[in-house]
Amino acid sequence: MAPDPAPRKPSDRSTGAVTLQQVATRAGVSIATASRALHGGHGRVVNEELRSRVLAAAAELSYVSNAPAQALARSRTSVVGLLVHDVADPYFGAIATGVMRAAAEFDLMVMLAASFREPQLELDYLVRLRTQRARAIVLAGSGFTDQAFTARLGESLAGFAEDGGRVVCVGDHGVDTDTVNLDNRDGAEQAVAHLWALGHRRIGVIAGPLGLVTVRDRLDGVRRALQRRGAELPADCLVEADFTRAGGHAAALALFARRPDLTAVFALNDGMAAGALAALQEGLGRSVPGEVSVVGFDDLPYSADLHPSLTTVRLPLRRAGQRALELIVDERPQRGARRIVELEADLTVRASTGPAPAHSG
Amino acid sequence: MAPDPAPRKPSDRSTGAVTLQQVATRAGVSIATASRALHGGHGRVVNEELRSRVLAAAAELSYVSNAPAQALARSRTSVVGLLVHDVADPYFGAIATGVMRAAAEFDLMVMLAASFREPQLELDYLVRLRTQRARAIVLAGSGFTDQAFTARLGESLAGFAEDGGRVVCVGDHGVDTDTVNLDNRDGAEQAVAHLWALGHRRIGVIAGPLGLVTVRDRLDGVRRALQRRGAELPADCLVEADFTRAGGHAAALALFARRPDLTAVFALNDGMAAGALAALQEGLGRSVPGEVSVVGFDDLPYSADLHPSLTTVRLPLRRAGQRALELIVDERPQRGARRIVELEADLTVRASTGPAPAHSG
DNA sequence: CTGTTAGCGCTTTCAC
DNA sequence: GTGAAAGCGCTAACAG
Repeated sequence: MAPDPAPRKPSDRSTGAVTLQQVATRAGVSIATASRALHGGHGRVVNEELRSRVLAAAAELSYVSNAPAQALARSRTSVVGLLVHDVADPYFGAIATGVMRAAAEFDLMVMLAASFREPQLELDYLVRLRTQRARAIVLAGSGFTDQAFTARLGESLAGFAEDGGRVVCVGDHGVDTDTVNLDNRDGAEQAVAHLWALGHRRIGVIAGPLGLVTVRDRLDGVRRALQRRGAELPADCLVEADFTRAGGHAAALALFARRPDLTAVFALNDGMAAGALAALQEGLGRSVPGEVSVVGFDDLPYSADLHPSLTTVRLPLRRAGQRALELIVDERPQRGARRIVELEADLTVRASTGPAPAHSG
Repeated sequence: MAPDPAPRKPSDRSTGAVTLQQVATRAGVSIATASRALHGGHGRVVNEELRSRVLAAAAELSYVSNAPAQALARSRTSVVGLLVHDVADPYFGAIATGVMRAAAEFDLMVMLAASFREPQLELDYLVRLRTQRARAIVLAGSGFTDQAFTARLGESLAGFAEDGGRVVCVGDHGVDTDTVNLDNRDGAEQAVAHLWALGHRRIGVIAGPLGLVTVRDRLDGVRRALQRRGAELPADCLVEADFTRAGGHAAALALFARRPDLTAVFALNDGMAAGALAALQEGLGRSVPGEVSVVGFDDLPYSADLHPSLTTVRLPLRRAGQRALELIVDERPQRGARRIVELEADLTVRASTGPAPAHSG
């Protein structure tokens, strides 16, 4: 008899991984039936007998389906991209947790992209995510206020959407997509209102990079709260700094060098607040909250452990991540325009704020 | 003339995204040439003229390559999986940062999997990552000491490796793969040595879940350090707790209820140390380090801001993540057995430790 | 150096 | 219900 050419070598350029065809053969059915049995094709029902034979064969062979192949055939993946500034930042950690939880629930895989606060890198990752044919992208972290950047971001996102991808922003990114909004403005207002109620009239603000939408919004909240009370924010009471502990430390020093008479400091995130706390107490020898009150923003996990424990504005970050994913999965076609979920900020009062010193009138 | 059937509709079940074929047509070359021009195929060089025509066409059409299709054709993806316990945990945040940095450098995408400390979920994610045909997996976070689990983990990993995937562990997972080792044992020894040198003889230990390899190793270090000094760890000086702030808080209370005479506490991670600090100072009214010294483990970003600032053992987590990815990329075939990179722990002395109280002799 | 073509593994019409 | 077959978009032999 004629020798079989290459009897059962699956193919030359393959991984050697078990293939659906192998499962089908073993179960004695066609590959189509195997596919339907395993992934419940489109309303198609498979005879129970065949179905279990396929399942058995798959188990015996330890079949693991090939997502890239499925993606190609279906022209749709089960991957969503999560774009953050910095993975180590607890702010994103919280959002990511929410996203991961929901993703697991919906059987989605999450591809992580970290821009390290580089706008260009953010754009780069967007095309990479597009290359991966991510089904959706969650844009977390703050947007940049830069016009040119926002325009390019919008274009990139539009292209992504054209290919059928969904986009959800967590926080305002200046782009016209579904969004889970965190009320930064209101949170900041609450913080200032709290200080004001305690009698503070000379309040210093340590802002993060003014190029971030988040910072802009929080600052807006501060100004609005002040205006409502017939006050304003003097230029020398505002200092811009890195959104980090070190930034907050340096900023507090700079602030009090100019305005030693301040009775309160509002740092626009907890990291900076931690730095300010250290600068104030160790560097400047001011007691907190005796001489100076300090408020932060975000309520990170460790903020209650700072010394003194930090009064801060809590943002429902985990929930934001979760809702973002729900917006993705909820396939409601774009009847009507963008969907916006509003999430509230909440002031958490702890030990770092107290009445303004008596002589501060 | 005969009417063209479906003149330029790309196809019925496609995304509508621009295709390499379209680019090729527009550039007036074959699809093969387009592919080579764009992705520099295998040493093959393309005539400069054609090459630039292809590039131009791709740009004009805003061509974005299709990773799933490439993956199928090459039977290899550019995705690596990162498996952690908890994304929000700064411990993993640090590792993830290292991984992301290196991934960007090597043009790899990272797929994130969070087990939320559920062994079963960890196993599940492993097959999902396999389904995605991840080129490699970084197993971060602690392994479990559970034998049965470790065995199943090993099998799953073996299957993954059989299909050509690489596996790198960060920390000991009890499996036989390339590993970036963090010297938990030695770090714990350093911590105990430090306390001992300060005169502490009655040291309490707050351990995390004993089912974690990391905890086991750190505890080993404690015992070894003690033995070397002719001492041991009495059963009532050890308490197991959740690897969290709350866990540490409760554990400290329990510990001092049994052994009010302790002069030092070693919490096996910083989160628990933070809880212990609060329990000791606020709950029990003990001064730190005046009456009791406290040491933590991991040196998380905020540990210096605790009150008092925490003496702790620093682990080069970011570097660990980075090295893990380097092991993946470094294609050195498995000549020789598993590769192991050792990373050292370093004691960072801050304000939470001091001499043992005089009457404690 | 360039073009042709046979797959990669799977889904999904379309007949039966 | 089930199977045959036509792709999904791209890469990699293999010829020229």
